[in-house]
Amino acid sequence: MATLADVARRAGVSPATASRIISGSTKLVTDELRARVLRAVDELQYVPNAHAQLLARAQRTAVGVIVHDVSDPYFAEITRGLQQVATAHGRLVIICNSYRDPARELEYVELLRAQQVAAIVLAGSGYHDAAFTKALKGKLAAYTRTGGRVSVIGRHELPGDAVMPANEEGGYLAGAELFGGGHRKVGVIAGPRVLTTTTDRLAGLRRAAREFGRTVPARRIAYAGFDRDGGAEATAALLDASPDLTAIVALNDSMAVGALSTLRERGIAVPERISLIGFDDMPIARDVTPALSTVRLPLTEMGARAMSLALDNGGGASRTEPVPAVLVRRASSQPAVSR
Amino acid sequence: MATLADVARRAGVSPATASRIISGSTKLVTDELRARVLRAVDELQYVPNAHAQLLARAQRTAVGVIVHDVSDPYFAEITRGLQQVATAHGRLVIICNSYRDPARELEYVELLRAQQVAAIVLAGSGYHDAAFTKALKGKLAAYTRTGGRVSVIGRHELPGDAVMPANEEGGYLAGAELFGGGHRKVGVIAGPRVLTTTTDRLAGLRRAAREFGRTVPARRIAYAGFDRDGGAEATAALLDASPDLTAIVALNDSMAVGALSTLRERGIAVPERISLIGFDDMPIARDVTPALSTVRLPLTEMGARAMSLALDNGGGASRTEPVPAVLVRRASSQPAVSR
DNA sequence: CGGGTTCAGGAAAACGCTTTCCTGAGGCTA
DNA sequence: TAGCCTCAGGAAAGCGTTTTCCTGAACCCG
Repeated sequence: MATLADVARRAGVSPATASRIISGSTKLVTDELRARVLRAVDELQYVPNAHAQLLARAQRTAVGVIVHDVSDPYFAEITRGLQQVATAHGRLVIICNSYRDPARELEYVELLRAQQVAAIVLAGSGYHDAAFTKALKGKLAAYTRTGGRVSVIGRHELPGDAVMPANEEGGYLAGAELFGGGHRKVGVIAGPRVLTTTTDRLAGLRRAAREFGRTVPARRIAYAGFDRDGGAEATAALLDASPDLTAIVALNDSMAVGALSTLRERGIAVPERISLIGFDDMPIARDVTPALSTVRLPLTEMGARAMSLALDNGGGASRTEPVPAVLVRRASSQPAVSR
Repeated sequence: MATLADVARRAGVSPATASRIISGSTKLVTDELRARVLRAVDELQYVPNAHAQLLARAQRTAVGVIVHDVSDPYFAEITRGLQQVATAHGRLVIICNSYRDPARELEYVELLRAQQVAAIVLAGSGYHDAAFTKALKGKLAAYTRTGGRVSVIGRHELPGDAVMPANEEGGYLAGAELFGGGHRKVGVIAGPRVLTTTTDRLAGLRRAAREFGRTVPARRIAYAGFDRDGGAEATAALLDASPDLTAIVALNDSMAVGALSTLRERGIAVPERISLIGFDDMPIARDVTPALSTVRLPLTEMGARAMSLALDNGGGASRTEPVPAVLVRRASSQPAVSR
């Protein structure tokens, strides 16, 4: 690997001069020398060692992102937003997949800190796990104390800047749509209960139920993995336990897609026999049949805003940006038919 | 930010000893000192500076991945495979999105080289662009010359290890299914023609046509973006130009999903009036209605194999691992009805 | 009890770069 | 022409680790 010293030697200048030319310092250098150095760079195919640079100029440039799983469309959309603003600011982003494992999440914070990232954005849901939350808080605090910036998406328990999707309100919207449309027996297919996203959305749903004089009994809630297969599985369980359901709320669109497949398999017409409402409005939602009614969250924008928060240090005050949820009516839901 | 020296001072030992304890060298150290150092680490919340470590031990550990766009399910699946084996080997992976911009791809190779990555995996399609290919080859060569490893997915033009999806063969399979099923007027919605993936798949399709005494005239090929919206748009164009089509091949599933939406919009029954076959078999394929017939490529496995190739240096010989394509018949295609 | 082994621990060089500080040449003013 | 400035370029000190090499103490054996 060619080093700066090699380039300097070849160009017949000092490393100092070579460095100045290559990384564009403000210091003036003759065109003559500049040309010689540039030629040497080209001939040696020299690329500066980023780690050495980082060490020398104590200036952090990369940013870290911790998500549950980039290949999940929900995070893919958020990540796109994150990337957009990061590259617009000339920042490299390091993406870490925790695969919903709190321990791994902790490890990644450490790793990103070691990488000297300028900021860490936590894009995954929080966990109901006091010990973990405390550990995470500790690590994050140690990081911010040394000038690191932190922003989170939808985790109320952490200090620092936050983008807060209206999960509770979104759950309420879905519930109001269904209960308000005359549905009485509404099932829920939910992600893991340790996730705050799950419980927040569920809470909104319950509020809606209350408002319409209904309830969401535990037997009509099926918990499973927050993905397509989890949705399929949970729907099957729900249907077996309560065959008289007239509507189902899926706590995210991936699960809703799984639900759709189970319903289709069992020959249950959607929305005629059962209405279905999802959550997130990921791109697939409009392409399944029937097109999925869902609670829309502007995922890409959420990512973009989280990164913006992370990049410009807002002067110390910890900011929270609420992100509204809106109900999108498509073909998979309808008011209850009176029977 | 606490440094090793801080830890050493606090523990009352030399930096050398602290280093040995913290990064687990083979050298023996008394339990007494070990305890003191570990305590200091804990109290100071010390995390070693990864860049300094990298500089000191000339050992590369991270690997770089360049894809078109992680949020595209095709790449999301591949990336998942890449990640799996990378983390299994204890490697950090740096993901770079080129957004199908060759210039950016070149930049990223440079950046990854600067990051001293142990290997670079190019997961995106190649481009028909001699100047670019030459520049890329040059940069990659400079990288391998210094011990870097390179592996690519489906780019025949580059040296080094490669995972080769059977794009041509896949195109052939789709074509054979349709032409062999009696379809005569088959349209194609294709990605950008500068992508080798597009031309390879198209070539296979043409071979199938030839074999069945048919052709794929230029007017029945619509080029557009390699995503859902591109598919919708291309389908509209195709339908306008050749209303008598009985089948459409989409050169990837995203485009197929877009095609489905245009067809639905126009009230054209699939597969009764028009058969549709996609390519890739991404997860959505089975969840759209009608479920998408497609040419399956084992995306996750392709990613895993590309990373395996990149990580174990195969002793110099450049290896190529072919990946077969298989046709998956679902509800969106059927033989031509004789009219 | 002397000389040779072990072995725990430290001093210091090295990794590849940036940047401060210094030098010496040239140009300017008086 | 002396004295001062300006300015291009180089020397060298870091940046935070790891690791080689060295030191000196403790131990063993004959």
